[in-house]
Amino acid sequence: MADRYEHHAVESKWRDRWEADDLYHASDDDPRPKWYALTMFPYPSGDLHTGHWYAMAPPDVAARYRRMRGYNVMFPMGFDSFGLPAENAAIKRGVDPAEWTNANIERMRGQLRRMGAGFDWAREVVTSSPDYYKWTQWWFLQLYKRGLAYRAEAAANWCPGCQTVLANEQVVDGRCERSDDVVERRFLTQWFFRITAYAEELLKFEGIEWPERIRTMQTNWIGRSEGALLGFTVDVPGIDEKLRVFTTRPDTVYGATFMVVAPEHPLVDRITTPEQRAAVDEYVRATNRQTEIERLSTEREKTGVPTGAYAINPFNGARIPIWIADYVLVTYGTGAVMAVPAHDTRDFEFATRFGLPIVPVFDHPEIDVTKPLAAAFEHGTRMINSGQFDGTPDEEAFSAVVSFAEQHRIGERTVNYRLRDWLISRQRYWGAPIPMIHCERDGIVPVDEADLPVLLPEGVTFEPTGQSPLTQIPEWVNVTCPECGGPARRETDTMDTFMCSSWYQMRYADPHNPERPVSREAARKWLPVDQYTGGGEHAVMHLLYTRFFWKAARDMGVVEGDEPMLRLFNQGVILGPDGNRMSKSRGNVVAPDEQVDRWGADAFRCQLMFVGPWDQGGPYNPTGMAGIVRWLNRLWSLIVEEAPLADEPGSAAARELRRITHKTIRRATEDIEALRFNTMISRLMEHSTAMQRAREQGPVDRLAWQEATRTAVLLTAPLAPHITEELWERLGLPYSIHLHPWPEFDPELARDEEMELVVQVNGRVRDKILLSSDAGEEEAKAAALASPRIQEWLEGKDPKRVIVVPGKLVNVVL
RNA sequence: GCCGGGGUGGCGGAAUGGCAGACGCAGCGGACUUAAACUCCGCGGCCGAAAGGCAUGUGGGUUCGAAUCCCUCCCCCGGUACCA
Repeated sequence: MADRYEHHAVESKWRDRWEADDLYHASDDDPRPKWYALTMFPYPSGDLHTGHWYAMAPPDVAARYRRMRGYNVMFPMGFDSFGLPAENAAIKRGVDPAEWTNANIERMRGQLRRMGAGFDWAREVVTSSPDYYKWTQWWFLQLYKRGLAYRAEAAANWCPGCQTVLANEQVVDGRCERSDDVVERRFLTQWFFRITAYAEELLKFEGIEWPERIRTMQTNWIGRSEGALLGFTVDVPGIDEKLRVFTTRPDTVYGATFMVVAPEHPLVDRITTPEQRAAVDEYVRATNRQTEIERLSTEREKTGVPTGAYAINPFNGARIPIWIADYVLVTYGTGAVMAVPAHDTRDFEFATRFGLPIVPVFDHPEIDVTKPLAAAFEHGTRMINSGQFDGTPDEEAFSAVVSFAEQHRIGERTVNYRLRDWLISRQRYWGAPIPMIHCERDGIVPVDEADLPVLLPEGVTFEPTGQSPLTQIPEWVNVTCPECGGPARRETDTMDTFMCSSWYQMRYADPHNPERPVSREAARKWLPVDQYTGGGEHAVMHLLYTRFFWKAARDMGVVEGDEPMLRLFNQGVILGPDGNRMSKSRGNVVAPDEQVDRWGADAFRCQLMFVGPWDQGGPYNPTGMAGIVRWLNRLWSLIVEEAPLADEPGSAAARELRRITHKTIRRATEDIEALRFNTMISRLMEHSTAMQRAREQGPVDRLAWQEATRTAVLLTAPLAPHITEELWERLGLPYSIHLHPWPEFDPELARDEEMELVVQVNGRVRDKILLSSDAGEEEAKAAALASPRIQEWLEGKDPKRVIVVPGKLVNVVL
């Protein structure tokens, strides 16, 4: 029986050896240049699935490549372990969230180990461990000190299923991102982070290579609009404050024929006339009853009622009615608009429905501006119906009107953002407690840094009540005020778990530091992340929050530089063999543990990368595994079985083998640099096929064969770390292949001696001729025209033109 | 509606201005074998006997030459949406 490749024995042998040797530990003292490779850490659900492998194995390949390239590579792993599932398990099965979580982590560590990834486990972080969340709380206190954390009453997204509030980013189509329950709007006092303070800077993506898609999504989410705030006088006795509106088109102010405020707007109650009271109250109630989903439907016909009150246009003194309507959102701008039906389709729709006047304020050469159709154009040539501004050209209108407004103190130029501050309070147990104390005398008082962490109490019951389960533990809630020593209560809300993941990449640099979240030296040594990888679904959540957090940390002097992750790559979604998302109910789940048992981790890793481009994702192909297994077996036999050797370095066969070896180095290197693992594997397959052919036709030149075997094993090492380590040993080479330098290619050796020249007639291939590869343009042209097949096409005539693409083709134009 | 990605053999995909279908799966034929498995070799878009013609969602354009660049439209995936 020949020496066959037994993946079980080989993989466990080397996993044990690597662990015993701490092969993948990134030392702080290593003088080589650092490379920080990070892939998003998992939530410890208790089972590692194929999606995790798809997210982690390719980054491991890239990290291993960097290590072979001479970098001191840090590739850490941890667990994002706070969050709802643990608490739901507690409610359902009565288990302790901490125990449940820790058992899951234990199991997943074992599953991750089988991947054979070069994780630096000495740097592991677990966000629900007090050593970690102590610092999450510390960050909260720093943000509070700097005015970036504050408490406010606001319309919050309330998930009735989770019995907690959610951040805007966690509401998808009016539903809870986690539970899919329809989200309600509630006015509650909550903690916020002032992410809007960094809105402008978050729009810049300088010095980072992030996918266009993510940058666009973040840009749209932040939603910067330039415009003006204008103040309209409210023509109601006793109301002195102005009705302020944000508009991107102050130049249309003369066309404002009515005002619309959101039903929730604070002025509504005070300006409503007695005659309109009943109608307004009913409309406000109806709006509250509506779900976000109904309200967001754009197909719906516009609704609204007049308040009976009027506003005065500060530009022309026009007295115009104030309406309420739910198409105006209280959360955007000032929650009120000046309606210009001639130049805004929504206002136009509303005006048409309720018979309100439509006054165009821009002339347009092709449109009869006296007709309602005028709403179809946003701009025109010059201002009309606009008093002293009549005749002002379109391009100058905006600044003319705004300058006038600023001079007369009736308005000002401004920038408005769609981005809201980040609501971080959660009325749940399994999160980091917010380290604040409410004192009757001193108000809100931060916990002393020396008293961190504020530990989660044990023995809590978890029935959802709408209040944090922490409220049930009086001995935990009741404390003395750090300021006055009097009776006080702890804040019972916990933090959004996105807070934990906003800074975890910093902690990996210095995971055991008891004094600081990360020392200055460690931050300088390791940060920022050089290559970050993970799913694109985090575009406007984690990936935005972590940028905000980093900028705040920079301003605190904790880290240096403006961005936390220099390069970002979003992998696609790996689907089941049927092309659908893997799910138990569909029965299309591919379980990594089973694949590893059957084929080995190396084969499973390679198959995941071979099915297609990594950023595209796509269906997993289990039958295709045969091709990967054949390839690995072929590589095995090429190394393990003897080849007939001879010493004839100058032979054509030797030159040919070296040529394909060096070409493979070049192409495989290009591919792995660009994270194109599918084409990289196909290059390596071609190389092993060429080697096999060379051996069969043997004898093979000893040195050329040695170069080919070593190169094949080295280039495969990042992809299939176990089998290559074994083969490296069998080649008699010193442990470990994963610390060996990446092979260099020699352009001279890779160069073809002969080339196949394609000859086209009128752009269609008619012949192929062999030519020395250093043949010049003239030579190529002459050879092409001399070809008998081309002669036939020429029919004795001269060609009109001959185009020569050096090294590629000749095109004869007739 | 708007933004981003995509549409290529039976299947996954390759080729980003120069031989369409690399590499692999499945299939067919052959060698080895008592037989099977493994392994190896060969074939493989469509029409046609061949010459040749037709083929990269649709229709047009630019070019000596287009899967690739430009325009029109259709379909699929993801995101986002009354944002004033």
